[in-house]
Amino acid sequence: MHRAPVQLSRGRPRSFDTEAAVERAMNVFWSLGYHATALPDLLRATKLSRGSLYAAFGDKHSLFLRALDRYIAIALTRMDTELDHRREPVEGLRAYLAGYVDRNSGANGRRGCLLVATAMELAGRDVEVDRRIDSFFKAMEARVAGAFSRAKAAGQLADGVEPSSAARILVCFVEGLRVVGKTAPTRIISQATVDALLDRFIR
Amino acid sequence: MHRAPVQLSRGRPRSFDTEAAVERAMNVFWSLGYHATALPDLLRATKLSRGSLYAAFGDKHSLFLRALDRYIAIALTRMDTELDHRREPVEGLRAYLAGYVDRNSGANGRRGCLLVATAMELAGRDVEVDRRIDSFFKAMEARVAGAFSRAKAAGQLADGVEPSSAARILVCFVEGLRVVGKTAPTRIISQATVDALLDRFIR
DNA sequence: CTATTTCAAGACCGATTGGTTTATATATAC
DNA sequence: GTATATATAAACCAATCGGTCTTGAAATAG
Repeated sequence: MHRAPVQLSRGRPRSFDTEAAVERAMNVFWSLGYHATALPDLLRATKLSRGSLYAAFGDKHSLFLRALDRYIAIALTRMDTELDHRREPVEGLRAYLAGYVDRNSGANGRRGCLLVATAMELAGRDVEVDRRIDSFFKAMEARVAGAFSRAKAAGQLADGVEPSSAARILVCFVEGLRVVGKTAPTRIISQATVDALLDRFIR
Repeated sequence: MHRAPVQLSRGRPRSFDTEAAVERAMNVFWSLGYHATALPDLLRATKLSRGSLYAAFGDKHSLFLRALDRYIAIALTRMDTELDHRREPVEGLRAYLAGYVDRNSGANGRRGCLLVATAMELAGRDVEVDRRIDSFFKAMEARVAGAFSRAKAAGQLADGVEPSSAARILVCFVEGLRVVGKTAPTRIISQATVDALLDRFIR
């Protein structure tokens, strides 16, 4: 139930889409990293003037946090559909891993992952970033663990596989994929590696 | 067979240890990352004057490459002892992983890994860095694959485990550990996760 | 001694950094 | 129309960036 945006104040209405600007900024931070992104990069990408950008977002750091939040929201939403409860859990895990293979190939791979890059660049020196990174990894792990639990309940896991530790393994593995994929993004090998890992867990 | 350093030219001899300076610079880049490291940081750490530093290393980028090379050399040397051919291969793999658990705990964990950070920050935009990262991951993978091969020959691997793909899995996993460890560095969990992964491979 | 080389300290450079302010045009409500 | 609010473009800011250069002291060889 969306309404046309109502004018509440008197003056000239905002003429740009804030969320679209956040998304464009996200792409810049994603490609360049936080420190290497300069204001002119953001102005070019968002097509905003300096004044508008600062009025809308405060400063570079705040805009970065909004971009990071958006990146996280997208990632979690994607995982929620991949690892949906109503789906076959092993199918879900395969879809989840297939997504990483895809994001790790060619140009996608070289672009890397904003979360991993941010963790390495800013974690430990920026509390706001720390909170987000930490909660994201926890959320990811919880979802994967859920899928493993359902797989175990369905008798689809190999003997001795514990859902929670399997989930931790998978989370580390996929984040490591993102690192290694920065320089060696070959789809076939990524896919084979992912398959080999999953084969160790499922019956 | 080391000799006392001979004076070949006439003037005042070099009064600082170049390699020690590289190591100090390495520690700065390691803690802060490339972009976030400013010249004053390097001068403070190396206790060199601006002039001396530029005379000895050329520029920031060249010094960074030397620091990265040193980091890589240390890592490879460590791996060569951990995964030594004369050692029990599974023992070697355990030692190798134990090293990552250690480096991933507490302050070590929060400091992260210069290689991973560099891969995320610079790979794809710096050919010299690309070459080094790529060859390091290949070298690491080869050593781990060697250990897995020897383990397989000794009948110590679980059925269906292929040394080369197991090595790729392990490499991704440990690099992912470094990422996740930036914000959640708890030794017990890391160790348990590492054990759980290795258990999937050995008989 | 002189000649030579390296050192630290710091002035200096232009470029760029993130961020603010100003001037002006424009779009709305009343 | 007026008042209000937002837009852009650009001037402007102090601070910092990586890097060079100068100065003068110190340490060596001959």
